Amino acid sequence: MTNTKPPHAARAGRLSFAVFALARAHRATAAAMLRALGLHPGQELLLMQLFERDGQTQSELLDSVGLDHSTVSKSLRRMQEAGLVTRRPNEDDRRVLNVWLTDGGRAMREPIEAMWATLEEVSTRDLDEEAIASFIATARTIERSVGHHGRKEASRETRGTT
Amino acid sequence: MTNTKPPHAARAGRLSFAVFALARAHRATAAAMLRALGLHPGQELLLMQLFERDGQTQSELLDSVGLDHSTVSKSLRRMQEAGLVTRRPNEDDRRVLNVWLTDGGRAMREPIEAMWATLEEVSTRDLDEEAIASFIATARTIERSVGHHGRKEASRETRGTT
DNA sequence: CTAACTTATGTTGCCAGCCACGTAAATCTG
DNA sequence: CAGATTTACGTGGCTGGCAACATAAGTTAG
Repeated sequence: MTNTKPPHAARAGRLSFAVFALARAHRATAAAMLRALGLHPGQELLLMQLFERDGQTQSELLDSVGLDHSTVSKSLRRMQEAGLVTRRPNEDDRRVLNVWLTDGGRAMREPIEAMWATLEEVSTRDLDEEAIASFIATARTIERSVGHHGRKEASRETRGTT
Repeated sequence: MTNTKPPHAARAGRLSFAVFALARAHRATAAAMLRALGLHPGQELLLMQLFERDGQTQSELLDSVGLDHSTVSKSLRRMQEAGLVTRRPNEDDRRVLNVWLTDGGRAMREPIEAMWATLEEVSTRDLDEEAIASFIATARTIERSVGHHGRKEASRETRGTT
């Protein structure tokens, strides 16, 4: 039941604490669902990016997913070993690796989408449409506020401009 | 913000995707702030619990924090090696370990509280009080919905349609 | 009092994630 | 064209985190 109670120091950080607690609970549920599919958390995001557009480079993938390149690199290696994807060096630019889905990877599309649907249904079980929209909007605002906080990067977003 | 764009499969899971993205951004910012204090993510939560009440057992701590016991065990060992806490077996029940703050651990109180204040200020920079309260309330609702979903503990209600 | 749980912790193994360092290849400069 | 810089990845090292196995110490059942 995870009796997570905010400590005194967190009372001045109610929102941050709520974000932590929510993230942990949500992540745990997603992880449990993914395990039933034989996937590890994060892998489904990479696969979904490839469902969207197959053959992306690792750089494009990590830009979409927002993770460190080393994380993506290692994760893709394991996914390759698991027979979900293959990686082939690009012919024009021999630094880049294009990532392609295998049949096994493509076969995960339905299960993953079903899993997301279930996760969303569970998450929004006690919310109405207005609460959902409001929550998402606020979440994006926080994400932006926090992201613009003087960080080393601000690198990859310069090309997005939302 | 990182250029994270929701893939097709996530459009049916807008809220879940928003939770992921927010968690990642928020966590990254917190991690950067903690690094400046020489702490690793999660350690500050354990310390705050001890600020609240020193000498708690590991079981009490992991119940408060909601993590796996092995995670807490390893984390506390590292914190002990870092001179933040000490652990002594309880005399009444020799299975349990009571965790006590060292002077070094107590000295982290001010920096940690200042860090939380800064994190909260950055996070809520573009929100008014009403938006904050609404967001936190919804976050707790989602957490509860997701937590009650068939997990190992509690919840024998099994999926009712889900 | 012995045997069968239950509880509190430790340990190992595996994956996610980040940082720091290293390397090959493409591009920019003088 | 040669050297500096940037880009795209890989690897090693460390921590957080969970699952699974192991163990010692209380607690309960017969």
